[in-house]
Amino acid sequence: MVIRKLENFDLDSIAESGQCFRMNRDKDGTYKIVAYGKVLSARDLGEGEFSFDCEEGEFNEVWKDYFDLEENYKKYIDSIPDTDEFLMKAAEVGGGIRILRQEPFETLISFIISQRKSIPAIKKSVESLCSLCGEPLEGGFYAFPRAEDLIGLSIDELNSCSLGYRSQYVHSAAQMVGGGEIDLERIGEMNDEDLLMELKSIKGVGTKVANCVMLFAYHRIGSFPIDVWIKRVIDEIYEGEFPLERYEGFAGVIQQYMFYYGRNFMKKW
DNA sequence: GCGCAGGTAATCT
DNA sequence: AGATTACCTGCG
Repeated sequence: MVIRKLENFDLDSIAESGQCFRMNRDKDGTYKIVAYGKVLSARDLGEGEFSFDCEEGEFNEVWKDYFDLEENYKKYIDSIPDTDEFLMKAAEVGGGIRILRQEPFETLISFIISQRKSIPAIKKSVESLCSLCGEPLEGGFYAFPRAEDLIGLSIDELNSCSLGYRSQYVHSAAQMVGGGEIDLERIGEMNDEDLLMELKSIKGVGTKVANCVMLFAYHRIGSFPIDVWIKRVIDEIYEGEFPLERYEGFAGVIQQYMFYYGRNFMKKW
């Protein structure tokens, strides 16, 4: 068991930030996170303390980076001008969000699946896919499938995970990655622009999904994915013009505050 | 019963 | 280039 006192860290907001689809809250408030072929229980102990149910070694090797704990997020929050009431509020409410470092393949497939789906529906599809061909883990969980695991699946099998027209996209992406046509590790060495192009060369990956993979897997925190919620915020709060240049190099962090606040606190709009 | 959901690709102007 | 439309499926 690992206990840490952490600033700008909040399990609830991370789980609701839309970055990941395999982080779920139990009735007793414990979060179960499945990633990197491991299951982690994490818990808010209050007073800024958190417990993580794993060995010190695993924590340092996997979860510290996963949750981006080395980074101090205060500097991002402090970059917001006092005059921007909306962002000041959004960062106050969502200040515990971290930009996760998720596995590229899982992130790619998950966000391909995400298009025109609600979050519960995305989670359901992802879980079906994992139990269909992912490696079994402790506690009845399954690892996210590797490309090799997905390659063999027929379109019908993919359809059984309620993927609909996205089955072709997932199938094709699995072939590209598993067949070596696209090397997710190698493209991680590229600059932002080239990485974006590589990702968009995958069927079913457009600008939004590519930016999500950039931000949530490759940790390119300058990426700024624009989905319906961000668009809504920009239209309704910023009259269509958001000053992106002000946050050059870390706009993705700001995007998360905007998304989280827009989606969870402006629902009635 | 039906519109819509964290979009993309194809097909128009 | 920019606008429009079909697309699977489940949920509200």
